[in-house]
Amino acid sequence: MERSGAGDPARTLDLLWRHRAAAPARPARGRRPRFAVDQIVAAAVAVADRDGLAAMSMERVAEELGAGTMSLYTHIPGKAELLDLMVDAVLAERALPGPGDPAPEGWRARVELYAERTRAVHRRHPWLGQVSTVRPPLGPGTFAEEEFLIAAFAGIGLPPDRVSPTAGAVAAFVGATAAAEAAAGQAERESGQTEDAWWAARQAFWRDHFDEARYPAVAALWRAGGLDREAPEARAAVLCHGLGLLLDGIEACVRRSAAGPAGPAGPAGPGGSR
Amino acid sequence: MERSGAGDPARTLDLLWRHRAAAPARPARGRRPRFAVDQIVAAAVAVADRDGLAAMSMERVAEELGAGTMSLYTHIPGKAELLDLMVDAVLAERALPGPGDPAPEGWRARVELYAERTRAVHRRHPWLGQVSTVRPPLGPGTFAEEEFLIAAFAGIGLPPDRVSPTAGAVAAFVGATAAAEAAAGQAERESGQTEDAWWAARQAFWRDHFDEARYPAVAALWRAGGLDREAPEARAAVLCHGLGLLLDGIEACVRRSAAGPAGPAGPAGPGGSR
DNA sequence: GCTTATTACCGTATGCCATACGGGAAAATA
DNA sequence: TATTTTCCCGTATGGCATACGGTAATAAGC
Repeated sequence: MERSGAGDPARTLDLLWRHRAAAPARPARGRRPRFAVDQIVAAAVAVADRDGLAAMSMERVAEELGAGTMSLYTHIPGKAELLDLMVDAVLAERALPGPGDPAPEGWRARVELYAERTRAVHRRHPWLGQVSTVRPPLGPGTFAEEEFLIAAFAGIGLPPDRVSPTAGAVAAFVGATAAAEAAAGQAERESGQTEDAWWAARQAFWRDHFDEARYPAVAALWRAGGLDREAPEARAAVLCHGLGLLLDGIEACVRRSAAGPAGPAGPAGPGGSR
Repeated sequence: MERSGAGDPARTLDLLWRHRAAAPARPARGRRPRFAVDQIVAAAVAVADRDGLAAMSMERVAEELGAGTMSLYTHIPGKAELLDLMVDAVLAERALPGPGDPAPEGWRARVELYAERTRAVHRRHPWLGQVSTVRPPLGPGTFAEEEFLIAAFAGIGLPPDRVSPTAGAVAAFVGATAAAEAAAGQAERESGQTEDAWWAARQAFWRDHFDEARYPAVAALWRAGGLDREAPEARAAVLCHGLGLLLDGIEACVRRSAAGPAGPAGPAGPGGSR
């Protein structure tokens, strides 16, 4: 899905932080606007939640508001900017604790809070994972995440140049797995086909194409019952287990850094285990 | 981007494994086909590589082949199935070592090979990350990955029920970070704007909207020069450092499992560090 | 109350997209 | 040559983002 970049960046920033929308209490001259930016964003989110991101057209959003399509362009430069606003709005829904707010003790619990809230927001808005995270909207939702993660990893003993990559890795992992989980649920809902039914419709695969000699490890694991891929519990397991692995790795990095600040700062090199 | 699900799954599977395309050496009755499935897939990949996934329309693919748009539908059920074929084809380009092939010693080196090859394929085909991985194409490219990762993690001392989630976590992390890196490069290319230029166009953000009191950790890290987010080297660091963290976590899991097979199998619980 | 300036609303037109349908062309068989 | 089979593709339909310009509502100036 395409995102902003064409229009005036300053205009988009003002929209993201609601500069103009908050200011004029009624000093305007002309006709009164029927819609505020928040209403449009909410309508767009509602459409995307209900029918998917592909159905979120300017036409459908306007219809949701009972307005003509082109009316939206009075308030918003274009669809790309609307998407930026939607993303930042739902990211802000996580309501991550800021600097003054009460937060869990310890970085591990904080990251788990981050993962939980992010997972919930993806479940609520399954389209979120379809939007590229490069060149993200520089709004309050995005920066609440940035602040929360950086704050969680700052001052726990990580080498300073590792704080940002560590936060980035956690964000990437949690985002990807939460998006996958949410997309799977959405696929079930809008295709009316459960994961099991999807596999059942493809049982011809195992009969006609899967060669056990070519995929011995998969076949063995399948026989042992350990191959759940493409099942809801399996996706949850990837998220939970994987996050645990990542956090254990971070803990090892902290310990290594504390033991010898002069030694290697990053994760163990190759050959750590055979 | 929408994917298959409407049409006949068996037909799609036959296409993925090229059942029909390989068989008829010329026992056909009617008019000779001008195109093979591989040609169409190659043309579609070429268009997507050059102009992005959004530009990969049936019209443009047909044009690439010098054919009429509707001719494609003789060979392929629809665009969704073509996308499945494209994904599986480029995944197969990694040429991951199979059961008999020579492979690096040790699971760590194998996973690093996987990451390297996956990263390269995303760089070559930046659109790959835009395609959902739920309900993936059940073709040779997908299963080569499955086999390689499962084989890498089987028999290294992981609890059996952790093999699949571990492989899933690695695939999710590598896929997400490689996709982000590739998408960033693509964005630079097709917008003609480097990451630096993109930030420069948004310097108003720091002046008008960024409140240091609200984001103290980000401000501190930025002042310390540790905030590179949205720069090519930063994305590479997230990939490399993050993968190292994940692998260290897996190693810890293996050790824990070896020490006490009766004890907790997964990663350390909460409260491991404050 | 009337005029004018300002602002918002939105109908229409343009040029893309996927794909259903059916007519016509090419090749092998009879 | 006639028939059958297979493939090629022009046209039509309905949906998309959005440029443009007309119209309606409101406040300020008189």
